[in-house]
Amino acid sequence: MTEHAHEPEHQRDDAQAWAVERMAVLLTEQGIPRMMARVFAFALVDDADRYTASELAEGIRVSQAAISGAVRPLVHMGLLDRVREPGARSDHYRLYDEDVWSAIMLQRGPLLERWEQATAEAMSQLPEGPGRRRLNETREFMAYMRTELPNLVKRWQEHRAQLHTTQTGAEATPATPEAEDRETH
Amino acid sequence: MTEHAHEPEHQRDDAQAWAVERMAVLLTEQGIPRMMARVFAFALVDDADRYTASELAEGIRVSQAAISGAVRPLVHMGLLDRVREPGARSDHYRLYDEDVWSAIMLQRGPLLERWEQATAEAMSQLPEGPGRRRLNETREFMAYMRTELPNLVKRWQEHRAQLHTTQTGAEATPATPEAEDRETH
DNA sequence: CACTGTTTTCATGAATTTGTGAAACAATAT
DNA sequence: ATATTGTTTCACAAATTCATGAAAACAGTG
Repeated sequence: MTEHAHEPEHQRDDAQAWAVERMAVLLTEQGIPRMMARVFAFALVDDADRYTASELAEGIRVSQAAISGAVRPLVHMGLLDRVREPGARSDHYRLYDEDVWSAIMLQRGPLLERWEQATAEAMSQLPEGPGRRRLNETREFMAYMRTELPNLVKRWQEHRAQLHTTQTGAEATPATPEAEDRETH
Repeated sequence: MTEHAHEPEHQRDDAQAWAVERMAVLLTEQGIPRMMARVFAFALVDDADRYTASELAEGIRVSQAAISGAVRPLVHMGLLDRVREPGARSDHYRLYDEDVWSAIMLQRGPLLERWEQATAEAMSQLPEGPGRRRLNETREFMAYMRTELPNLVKRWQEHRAQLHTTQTGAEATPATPEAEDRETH
């Protein structure tokens, strides 16, 4: 049935599954539905850089239907990218780029806009008073965050680049030749 | 408090309920359970600055039991403050201070720490490879955000103070603090 | 135009989550 | 003490969400 390339690495699969579950828990605690969390966590933790729906299903050991349901909102939220290769009948999903978290952060812009809109609308219906004032402050906060988000991301990317250079500066540490290419599609 | 003196502003209560619901929707979309979202939204929108459990129940028109269940995690998350006055048998809940959103932001620190921990642990169990590298990046991102959070909040507070002074400072017109608001933009 | 491998939709059953009324539980004031 | 006021816990009913298998819908290939 499911052909495991090599079973000797059972240990590794366990560790991986555990890691995936751990990440998924954090995500669900932040309100992301379980299945979406698992898919994202798996894509984060697993070594491949893209996955077909069935690879995801196999990797997490759930039905393909569940994958289908989870992948759509993930793509919509911008946490997964769907790439379709010409001449292939399978869609491929991949985490956004190398820098996943920048993508995720930037994705929050529209959400903040919705806050701005909603608070503004609500304010327009409410009389003066502390409540309305708090709403206004909320609106201001969301607006501020929206303008600051790109800067924050930029700073993160700079920081990230710095970490990278210091890490790879003393390169010659591939360490584990296990880094076999799985992207030989 | 400023609740039903009689039933004069029925209109207003409707508008308020609508505003509360609107805010609550945004919160639930971010993963906060419905009841918690309503309580928080109500505390944000309503004019009072503190509420007993029963006032919350009345305001949202829901059983006190539901309030009790919703308030606990809110307090735990640091979104509500529970203040007990001596010589009163009722707990009072209030939004954190004037600057709600600073409090909320700062509250995210521990969560980021958990991410750092979880990713580190997961990494320690995984072999070298792209997946592990992505986990590491996640860890770095969370760490960065944790260190940057206070700065971000500080900048927001400065920005906020500026908004405040421009609004109330020169013009000596605190009567209508947000007269600048034109919704037809 | 059938054939094949894949993804999506749909109805179903299961599990989880919600909100409620009623009772138990403080803490105070009389 | 005991009555009073207010909060929390408990068991349960209702509503919602989940994940699955089976089958339909797609897209590419010979």
